[in-house]
Amino acid sequence: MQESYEPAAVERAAQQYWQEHRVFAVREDASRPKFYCLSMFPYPSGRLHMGHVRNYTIGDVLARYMRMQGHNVLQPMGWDAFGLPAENAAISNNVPPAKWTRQNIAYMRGQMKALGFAIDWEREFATCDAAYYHWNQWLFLRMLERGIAYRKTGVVNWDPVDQTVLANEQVIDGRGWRTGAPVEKREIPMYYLNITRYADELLQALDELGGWPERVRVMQANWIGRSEGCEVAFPYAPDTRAALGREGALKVFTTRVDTLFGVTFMAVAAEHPVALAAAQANPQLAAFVDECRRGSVMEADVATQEKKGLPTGLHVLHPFTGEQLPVWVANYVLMGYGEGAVMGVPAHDERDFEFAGKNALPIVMVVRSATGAYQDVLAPWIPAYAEHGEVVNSGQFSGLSFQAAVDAIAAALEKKGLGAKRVHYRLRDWGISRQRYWGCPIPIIHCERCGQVPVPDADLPVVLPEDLVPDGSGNPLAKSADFYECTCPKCSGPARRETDTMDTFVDSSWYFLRFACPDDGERMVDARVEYWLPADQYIGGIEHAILHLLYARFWTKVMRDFGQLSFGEPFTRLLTQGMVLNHIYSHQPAGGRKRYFNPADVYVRRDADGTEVSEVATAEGPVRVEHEGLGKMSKSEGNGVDPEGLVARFGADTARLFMMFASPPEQTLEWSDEGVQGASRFIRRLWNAVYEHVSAGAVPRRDGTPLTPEQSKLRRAAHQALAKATDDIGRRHNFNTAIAAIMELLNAVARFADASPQGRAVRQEALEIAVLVLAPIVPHVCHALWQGLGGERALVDEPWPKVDPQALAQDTYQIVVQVNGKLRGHVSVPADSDEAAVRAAALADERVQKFMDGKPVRRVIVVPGKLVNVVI
RNA sequence: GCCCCAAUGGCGGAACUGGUAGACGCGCCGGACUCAAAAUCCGGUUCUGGCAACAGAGUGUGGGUUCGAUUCCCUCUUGGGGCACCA
Repeated sequence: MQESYEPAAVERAAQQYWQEHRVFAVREDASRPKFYCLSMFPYPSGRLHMGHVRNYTIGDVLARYMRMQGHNVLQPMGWDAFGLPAENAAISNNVPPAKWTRQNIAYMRGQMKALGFAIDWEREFATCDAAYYHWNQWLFLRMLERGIAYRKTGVVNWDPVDQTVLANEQVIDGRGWRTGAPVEKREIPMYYLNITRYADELLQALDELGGWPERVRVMQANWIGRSEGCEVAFPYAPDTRAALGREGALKVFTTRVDTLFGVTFMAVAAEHPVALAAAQANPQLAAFVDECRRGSVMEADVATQEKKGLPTGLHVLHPFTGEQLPVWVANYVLMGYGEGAVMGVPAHDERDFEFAGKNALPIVMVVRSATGAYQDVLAPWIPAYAEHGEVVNSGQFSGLSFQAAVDAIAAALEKKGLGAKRVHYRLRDWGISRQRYWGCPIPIIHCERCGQVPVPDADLPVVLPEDLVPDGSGNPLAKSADFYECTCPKCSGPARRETDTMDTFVDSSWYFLRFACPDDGERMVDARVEYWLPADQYIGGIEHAILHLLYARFWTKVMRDFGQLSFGEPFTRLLTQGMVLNHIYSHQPAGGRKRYFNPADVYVRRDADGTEVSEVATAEGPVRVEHEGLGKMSKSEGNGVDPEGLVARFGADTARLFMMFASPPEQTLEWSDEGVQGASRFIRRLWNAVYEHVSAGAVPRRDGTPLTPEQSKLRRAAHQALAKATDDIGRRHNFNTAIAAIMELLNAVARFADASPQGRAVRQEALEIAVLVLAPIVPHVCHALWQGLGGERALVDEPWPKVDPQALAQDTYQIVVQVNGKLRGHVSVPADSDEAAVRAAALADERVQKFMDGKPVRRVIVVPGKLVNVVI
């Protein structure tokens, strides 16, 4: 063994050993329990950042730990390779997205290999491989056959200058990021997946996901947003009938049908047919509808904009009283949500209250709640107005409780044919069409004679040409005749291929299945999937808590219902990694495009008047930058930290140890490399301890003679550390405290000076435990240290060590003594003391006596094995 | 705006099930080694008062439950994530 620790050499040797022996290549094996350890695959943005290092190290620690626990472990890796950044790179560098993406993959693969992850690289693939996305297309066609996939119009952000659809990310303050032009909403035909058909199951099955964090299940449940309520139809009044030229009714969904008699107005979305009809005869309204069309489609924008409305002048009829209710157009009503119309009950809904106040609409109280006193005049809004209570002023329904009123009104509506109870979900169907080039083509051909025609299975995959370069003005596929010109599979006439591609969430909705059978050219999935899946552990960022995880669950259920899988939930246990945050700095020249700068390049200068100014040096001189706060490390905000520098200076083990020691995995982590020296120092200290120990000659085995007190103490420390670390890694996934336990153990070894044969045997045992426990976290250095300690096998083949209960045994323990809840001392009691003995020992303590100050004891609380609290 | 999460020394964090607040590490201070520095090793390090023993205060804010609250409940503040076309 080398005297001094040289990370580069140690890491090269260990990685070489793993590769030569194909240590991490796995196959199905019925003789061992399997463990599928899956980390979210990365988008190949160019470089790894510390968020990746954290994610994949967590996965690697668990994978290596489970391997030591005797499992057949699969840890695969691939690339979420389609997406917008490749197009942006293409625009700025004039490189085809395919080339840029594949270069990034090659680079990042190298970075990952340098970090020494126990990955079966033989299963690697990228979602931009035709052999993979072939099956996106194939399953899409199956969905189309069964009505899970369908076509309808949807609203998108439209940049009128570039004549292109913008992603939400490309809309900044309501304007296109490149052109600065105000964004408009535009309706276009798109393909949708009917995820709402699965809403109830996606919600119900959350209860079975006991291995998922509670917060993720809560977020998903809220997202699905099941609500029980009532559909109500308000028949058109004569003026509306005349304007629309037909009979009909305005339909709304409400969870508060008990307040139906408090309706004083109706509000519809700007795109609603009633609004459009009214606008034809009313220029002011037409202008307002037009104004609503501006701005982005993002919910956050819509929800925070000022609530505005205008009357249509048209009316509908109250289903019971027949009263004429005015119909307003409101910018807070969304066409894509529910029926695109809501009933306005200002007395019992805060938003309606605000709207009525602003527009001088009447307010009618119809509920007397327990805490909100019934008053005729409502001054400012109080939350009690929205509470349930006795229904009043509601004709035949007056006097009923909330539930009775809901039941009675719903029954009466149903009798009239003007409504019924209904379950409504907040969840909307999944629009998968993207008017973009770098994605999986949607396998559809549009024929003037035959309409929408699926590409025959035999012609799959529809291959995406890889040589196009987008220029920011729309989808290059739509300009490439080579791509879109085709013949109709039905009539053989000339036809046009669909040029929209699929949402990249489609790619990531089933990649984890394909890792089980990446080489199957005939089928999407095969029997190997049933061996490996569901994944036993999934690890990824909390930012995916809703969309990705919900889509993956949905996709799995669809495949199950198509008979391809036997299970309906893809991930048994989920660990949501907290994000690694870093400061975000940007600069936006007047009228220009915003640029982001890496915090490492930002320095702070003091202005003439002493205020701090953040600046970045550029070729054009210093540029003043704005601090936008903290955010997750990402390419788009330029705040990623590449681990490469760290690995070059300290080695991969130090980088891994530092990340794992910094905080528990689920916690958000603000980036700082302070402390990285400490991680490096610890590894070196461990190396030196092992070197010193083994260079003193052969180590005898522990003989049968009793240990000295010091020897027992070190043995106890070793097995205590082992017990703690095993629990921390295996159950709690708190690697920081496992590392701390081993640090304490190493401190104990350093203090242990016994050079007798028995002492050396005890030290050997302690060092072996330290090396084995650290092996999943810092595998390279442990690989070398294990050899140094005389390991007969390679470390990767060693089992996890076992705690010796005898080593832990103690004959006395310490009890904390409090007086009135304040710590006043400790007493040592024999391990077999009963409660009375502990109590007596505590009361006899002189410090306790002092603080009791002769006062009578009112109560004594004894917590066995821990504490005595004397209350006076 | 809505949903979810977080806040503990100078810093990262520990305290797992309501029971010793600050484990472990960083940084800093002092010492040893050295011509000197780095590295390494040893000791100290929540704040206030005190030479000390010790006492008091203290886990974002304000309140509550409890013998006892970093932990449970309510309120507010700040930061972060998500909001359906960033991934």
